[in-house]
Amino acid sequence: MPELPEVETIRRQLSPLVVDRTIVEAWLSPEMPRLAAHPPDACAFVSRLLGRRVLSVERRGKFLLFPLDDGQTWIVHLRMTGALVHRVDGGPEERFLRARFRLDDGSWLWYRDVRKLGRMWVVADPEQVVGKLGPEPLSGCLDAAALLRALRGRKAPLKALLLDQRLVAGLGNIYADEALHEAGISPLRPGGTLAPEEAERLCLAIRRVLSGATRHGGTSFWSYLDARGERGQHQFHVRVYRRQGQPCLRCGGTVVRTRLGGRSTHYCPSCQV
DNA sequence: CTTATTCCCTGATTGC
DNA sequence: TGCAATCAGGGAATAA
Repeated sequence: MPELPEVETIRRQLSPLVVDRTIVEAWLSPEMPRLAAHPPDACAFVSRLLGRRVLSVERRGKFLLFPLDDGQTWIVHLRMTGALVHRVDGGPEERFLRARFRLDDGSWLWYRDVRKLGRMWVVADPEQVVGKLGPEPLSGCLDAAALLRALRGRKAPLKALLLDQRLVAGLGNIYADEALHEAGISPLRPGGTLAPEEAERLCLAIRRVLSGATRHGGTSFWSYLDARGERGQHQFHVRVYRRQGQPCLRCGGTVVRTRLGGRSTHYCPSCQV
């Protein structure tokens, strides 16, 4: 579902389409009262957006940020099934449409979300939403020394820690498994047992996996669609995720699937130590 | 502080 | 064929 590569793909596609555009119409579905996280009232939320011009499209972890011309920032998190699709025409309302925004060139941003878990904010200071996120893996901010420091003394399984956005921003279930496989480290390892050399390998693996997936436009095993409404291609390039029972692509061992903190976890017990 | 668990959500899939 | 249980997982909230 949308993790860093998916959100980055959407950001790149939306940028030329919405920068310098003004939001002239906004509608939030009453079927999804929790979409507006702040301000929580849909009318107040809409009125903060109307008439505002979008200055740029940014990303922090899995959050999309739209700085506005009055100093506020519109922030979107797609969570599990959210999709933000740019359309030239309005078109008829459809079943899972949860919000719709019209721009001053007549085009639209459609927000679809089957499971209604996504959230949006309009805030004066984006730090109140994204302030606790860890380093950005693709901006050179993620370094092994800092990761090692953050992991010191931690007993939770490494996989669970990688999903904590305060440690590293942007990893979700798919890419946490992929990065640990790429690094040759077991997802079950207590975080604090990582050696400096392993932390270095893990940082490198995280960057490689996330940038590779971004080049493929993200992963569409299920519902993920990019800003053009199209599927990504990285599901054809994953190396462990959902490959349980199949041979490991590095050592030939058998990939195993287990359950870790309620999340499915895939790894190769013979080369991930 | 840390770690583990539950809940939010609903369509698709699986099991009997 | 039908219906119930399970699965998918990002992140907030809660419990211990």
